[in-house]
This record gives sequence, structure tokens and C-alpha cells, in this order.
Amino acid sequence: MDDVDLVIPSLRRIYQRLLRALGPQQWWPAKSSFEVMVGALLTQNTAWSNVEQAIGQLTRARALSPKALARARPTRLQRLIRSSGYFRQKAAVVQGFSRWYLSRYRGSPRMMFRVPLETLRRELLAVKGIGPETADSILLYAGRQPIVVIDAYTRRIFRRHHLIEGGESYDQLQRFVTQRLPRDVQLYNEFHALLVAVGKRYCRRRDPHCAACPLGVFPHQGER
DNA sequence: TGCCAGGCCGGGT
DNA sequence: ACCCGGCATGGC
Repeated sequence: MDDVDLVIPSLRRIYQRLLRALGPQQWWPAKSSFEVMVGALLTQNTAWSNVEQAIGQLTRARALSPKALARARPTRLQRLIRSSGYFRQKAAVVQGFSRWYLSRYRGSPRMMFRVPLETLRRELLAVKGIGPETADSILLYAGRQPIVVIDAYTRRIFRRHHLIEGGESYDQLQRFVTQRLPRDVQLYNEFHALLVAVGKRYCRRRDPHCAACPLGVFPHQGER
């Protein structure tokens, strides 16, 4: 127990507080692992409500499957996912991913998530439009693999609570969290979902009304 | 009305 | 190895 622990809240404590205050988040809201993957692509820098509409459109058009997306015409796909923003880029990304998923894994999550974690992560990162956060979201929320997801809320919340400087890379932040939490899929799942939930409500870029935040106000005054 | 949301890519230093 | 502009809709 070093001195830092006396002033800086441990990640475990943060997790417990968030869980008590907000309850289990039950992520990822989707009916299939493929829907999780598509959602992960569509939600890049985009409000989830916009993604929900796009998912709904794909579902109603019976287009939410690897095969349907792989052969869909670009203009039609763009129209279906328009609400999720960056729709031209994302249409290409979703289609490219679907084709990769079909040719590499026959559209089978079983086959896909059977390959070693680090190998699969590198494969995902090689798909155009998939960066570290999207790859890790797919691994954790679609594949239930034990990998920590970092996002803008994680960085902002950690910085405001002086756990980090703020300029760290994705991989650095991921190691930071991984080293401080037990390797547990369900814990990784809830931890990230809770950070997003608390971030949305209390830690927005502007107007971060920290007063009611279960983690306390910014600048953080220390715990105990 | 402007600002922002569960990033990533490509080109430039 | 960074740094930056571009990508786009819907909600508050």
C-alpha cells in the first residue's frame, strides 16, 4: 500500500462506487454478437441514440447480417445508416468488415473468438476503420474476451481525478487499467460501461456538473 | 444556435 | 512518433 493510495482513489474503489451509485449497466445492448460488432463500428465518435436508429433501420430492412451487408449497394447502405453520422465512411467500413468477417471466419463468432486474443486483436486492427477502441470493444463485448476498453470518457475522468496526466497513449492507458484490476471479463465489461454512464451524466467536456457525481467534484479533493 | 457525442484515417512535420 | 483536418447526423 503506497502513499499514492491514500490520496488517489484505487480503480477498484472507483468501480465499487460507480456500481453502487449507478447499478449494473448490462452492456452491450444488442441481440447478437454481430450486432455488437456493427454497433461498435457505428458508434465511433457518435451519440449512441443515433446508432440505435441506424441499427433499427438495418434490422427493419433485414440488412443486419454479414451476408446482407457484404452485398448491399453502397447508396442503400448509406441511406440505412445515415443517422449514425459519417455515413459514407461508415458504410464502407461496415461493408469491408462484413466481407472480411465472411471470408476469414465464415461469419461465425465461434470460429473468430477461438483464435488467441492478441492475434485476433492484430487482425481486427488491420481492418480499415477499426482502431484500438473499436477492436477492444468487439473483443470484450461481442467476444467476451478479457480485454480492457479505453475511451474518451475514461481518459477525461481519470485526468480530472488526477490518476493520469492526460497525454498518455491508448496502449499506455490500457496497461494502466489492466495492471490495476483483476483479469475478469465481467469486471472489464461493467467498469467501462460504468465510466461511460457516469461520464455522460457528470463528466461532459463542457458543463460537467460534478456536484452530483458519485466520484466527487473536480478538482478531486482526495479520499480519506 | 453552436457544441458535442462510446474514433479513425491519411498526410504532413 | 506525434499533430491535424476531415468525416456528418441528431439532441440539447
